[in-house]
Amino acid sequence: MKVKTEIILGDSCEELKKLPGNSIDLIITSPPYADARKSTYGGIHPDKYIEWFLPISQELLRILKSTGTFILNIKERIVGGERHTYVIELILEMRKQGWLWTEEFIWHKKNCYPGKWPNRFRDSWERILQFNKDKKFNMYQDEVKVPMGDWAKTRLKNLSKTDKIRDNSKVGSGFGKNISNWTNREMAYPTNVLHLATECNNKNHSATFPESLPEWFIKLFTEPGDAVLDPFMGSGTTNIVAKRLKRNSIGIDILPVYIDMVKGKITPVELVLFEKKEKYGKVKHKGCK
Amino acid sequence: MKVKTEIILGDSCEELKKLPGNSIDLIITSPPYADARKSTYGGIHPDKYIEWFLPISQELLRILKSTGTFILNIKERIVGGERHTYVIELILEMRKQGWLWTEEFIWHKKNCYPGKWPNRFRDSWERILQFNKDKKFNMYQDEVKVPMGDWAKTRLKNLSKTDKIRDNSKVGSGFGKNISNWTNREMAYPTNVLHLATECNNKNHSATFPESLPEWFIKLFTEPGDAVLDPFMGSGTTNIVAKRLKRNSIGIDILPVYIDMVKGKITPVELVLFEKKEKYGKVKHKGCK
DNA sequence: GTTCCGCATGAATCGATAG
DNA sequence: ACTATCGATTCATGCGGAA
Repeated sequence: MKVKTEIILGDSCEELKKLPGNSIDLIITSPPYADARKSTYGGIHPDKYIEWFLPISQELLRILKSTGTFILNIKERIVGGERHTYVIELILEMRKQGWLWTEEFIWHKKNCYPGKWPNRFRDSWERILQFNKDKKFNMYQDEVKVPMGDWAKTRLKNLSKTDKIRDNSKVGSGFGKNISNWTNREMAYPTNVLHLATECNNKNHSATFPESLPEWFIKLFTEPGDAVLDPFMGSGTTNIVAKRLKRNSIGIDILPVYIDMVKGKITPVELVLFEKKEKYGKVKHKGCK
Repeated sequence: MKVKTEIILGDSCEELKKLPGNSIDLIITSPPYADARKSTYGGIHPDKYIEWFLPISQELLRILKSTGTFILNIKERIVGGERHTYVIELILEMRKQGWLWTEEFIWHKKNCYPGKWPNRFRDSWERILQFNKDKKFNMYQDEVKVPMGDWAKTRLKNLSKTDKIRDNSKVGSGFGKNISNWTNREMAYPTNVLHLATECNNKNHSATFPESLPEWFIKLFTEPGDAVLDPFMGSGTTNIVAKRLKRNSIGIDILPVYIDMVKGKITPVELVLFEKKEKYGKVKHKGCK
């Protein structure tokens, strides 16, 4: 199967308008968080976040197939000692646009950021919001079945690793091994809580989520040959995984340095240097007309 | 220390008005879920939930000390294939009342209900919302420290040596910093994700949460002798734990059968019989005037 | 070839200080 | 009074080099 991966440089707000309607099976993204990643994305003020995001979600609604799914990874910041309300307000506003708020998954980050404060503990979870256009959407639950027991704690990561091995062996020597180990065990459906560590260091890229995260949702909501979109591509984790899993994909990012990296023109190490230099630091988010 | 446990029969909406202002250190409750627990609570329609709850939260705001905390265990139902929005709307409305939405903990229910649906997985988490009256509130973090992760077992011994050395060399210019931080390195502060199994043992009543849940928050937000309130007592888990931990407590419930049980007049087994018979089934929630 | 150890670092937050 | 910057605090993970 021939798979197409399209990488687009530009502001999602503008670029999405050029994409045809009802053409995407899965949108999965982790947009710049409010006021976060200042050095690479400029940051959007929490109070302006909804107003910034709604034009984009409007376009996403148009582009998504009626059987498709929109997965949004997001978490609200602390502002003035409180959790800010822009995320939950965003849910309400997106429903007014016509989105169905089907589910909220929890991503439990096992290795969360350290720190100690007098009034709160470390934050070790993020929201993964599932939106749909229609009550009827594609879902391939059997593709993410896991061995019984503590499924996600260690299994999910192992699963993805074995899948990689299996892929490699197909391409390479052709030894299909370890499969019997898995099929013999009793398999169960997972829950709506995902336990994944963040791939923090030495990977030399600023991926917002580990590969296993988009992998899980791509398997769950698409089939090979389907179309996956990440409107805030970053270092391209979603697209890399989509390609490996034989899904077509589109990635959009406003920063040329990410485009270069995903296209292989620069290495992850060089990317880090760019980021450290803040060469592309102050991107202005103008908002769509 | 003499501890007082007060059990009140009545509608929280009315009974809360009789309690003095600024008198409670911790409110922790799991209110009747929308449309759930029909047999014992009548159920509140999701669309009416906010309107039903706001008069109560208004009274809770009055009763709570400025240093106190309100812990609300809640999860939205699925209505029409979607997560209903009454919980997130409730957060917004409570903030208008003057509550601060300090934090959202996740209760990960390890052994959640079984089941399978074509469009969603099992729900294995609930929201635990933390509200406060003031940015400054009492929090006793050391009371809920937990053992460090498994990685520490294999690494901590030698690691602690070098860490101490490194710490000393850093501080070498200054004077003796608190080495005590590093001496008991076996315990760490928890995060905002709680992993608790729902209690299946013995529990022949419709307890909404396991004892470990109120225990954790009572330890975290109160000291012995403080006052704890559960305005939807049910079988009295909060009050039982409070008593064991030497906290004064008040429990309110509208169903006589719960009062009887908590006061020891009937056994949990008899309670189940009552519940099954739906003898007190159709409680009307009139709302406060 | 394993196992073990040292180390850097991550979508963070608070409180104090400075302009 | 309000915003901007900075230091202090802290823990799980994976990599690379060593035993």
